[in-house]
Amino acid sequence: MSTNGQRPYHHGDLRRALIQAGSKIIEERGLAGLSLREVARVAGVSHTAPYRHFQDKADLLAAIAQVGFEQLTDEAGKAVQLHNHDPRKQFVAASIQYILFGVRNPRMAHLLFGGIINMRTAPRVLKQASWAAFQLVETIINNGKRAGIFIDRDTMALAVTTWSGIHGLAQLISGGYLSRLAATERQVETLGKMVCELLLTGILKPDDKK
Amino acid sequence: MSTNGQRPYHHGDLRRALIQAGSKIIEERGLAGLSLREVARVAGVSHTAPYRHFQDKADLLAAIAQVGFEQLTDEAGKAVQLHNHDPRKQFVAASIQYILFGVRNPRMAHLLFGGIINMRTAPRVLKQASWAAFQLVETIINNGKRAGIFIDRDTMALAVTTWSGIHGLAQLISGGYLSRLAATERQVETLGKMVCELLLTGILKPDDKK
DNA sequence: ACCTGAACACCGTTCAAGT
DNA sequence: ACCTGAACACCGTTCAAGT
Repeated sequence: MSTNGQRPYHHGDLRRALIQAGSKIIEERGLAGLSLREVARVAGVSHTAPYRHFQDKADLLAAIAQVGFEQLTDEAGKAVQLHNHDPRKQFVAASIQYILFGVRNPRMAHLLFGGIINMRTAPRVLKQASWAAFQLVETIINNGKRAGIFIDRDTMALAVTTWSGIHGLAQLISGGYLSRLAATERQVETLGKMVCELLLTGILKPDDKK
Repeated sequence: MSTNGQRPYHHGDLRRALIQAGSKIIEERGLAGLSLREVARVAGVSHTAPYRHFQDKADLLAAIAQVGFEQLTDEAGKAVQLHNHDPRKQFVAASIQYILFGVRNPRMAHLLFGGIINMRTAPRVLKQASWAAFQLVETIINNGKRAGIFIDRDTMALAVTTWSGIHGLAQLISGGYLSRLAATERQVETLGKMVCELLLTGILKPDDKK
């Protein structure tokens, strides 16, 4: 009798339920609408129950962000695997996925990169999740260097430059700073591809590249 | 007697005082530490006084952000004027100033670009202030095209690409995502110049640029 | 171990009232 | 016009208490 119906201590995995509830609230109502009490309400527990699983609100946000980083890296990573033979296509495809993630999940992108979380003092697992995105870029760059396509410079240098370009574009679009240029998802893709191409070739005329 | 000492209705310019108090709180304690009540406290008025000058908290934040955008554009603009003859130097100098602004004012950068403000529904003056930064990039690009240095592509395309690269780098550094690579201001400058150079020349080998 | 309810010091916002 | 004080419905967090 006590084993069917509702389980005694909730779902048995309140931690996951709280992270899920938090993600849902962020997506629907934005970060401003996310309170610890509301998360507890959605999960169906008292407003102090989350403290069993998270130190404080920042800790819950970090856990939500970790899932977000994993999703971002996962989606971009799949694009890389689709073009296993062509580093150039890997770069473009992964970049488009990165940008589309920001467009489709603007509030999550806001949480991941908007300064809400202090990365310098973040939990180890969260730092690792954010590094994974960077490592993906490094992988692509190394593929391209091995294939003799990219210039012979420090991998870190090329990775930082390309990541900055793609990341910046994603943030500007999802933040609404380029709403004139990229309103639809098709326009976003076109703009993304263009930026990718220019990152690859540069903006200087060949003559002026000494 | 009533004309000296404290003036009857505060400084006579409470609006400016509130913006100033808000900026100070953000710089010292971060956005999380900024409440409308605390701003009023710092300005020395009751907690409802701000509502005479701002519709709500978001409206005050927008006003603070406007000042921030103006400062950012101003600092980058000065760098442009210092190199009035060389678009390439203009680009690098303005970019470094943009990046340093983010490093020196991380909380303000967080407010300007972190998604706290919805740019799509922001007050007209705020949109204009953010556009001014973009227009600065366009100016530099046009200078370079007129000088025959940059490739013959749509100004908007080149401006979006370069702005994305610089903006992305600034955000990644000030957000602490590159703390390994750019800890000191000198390292930030070195990294910034490197990214600028690669944005100009691209990362593909000359042979592969078809 | 896991959860609850009362309590505390805060918020943003509204509204009637004062000069 | 410009500002105040009380009031309302919320927060995050703590703590003693319950199973």
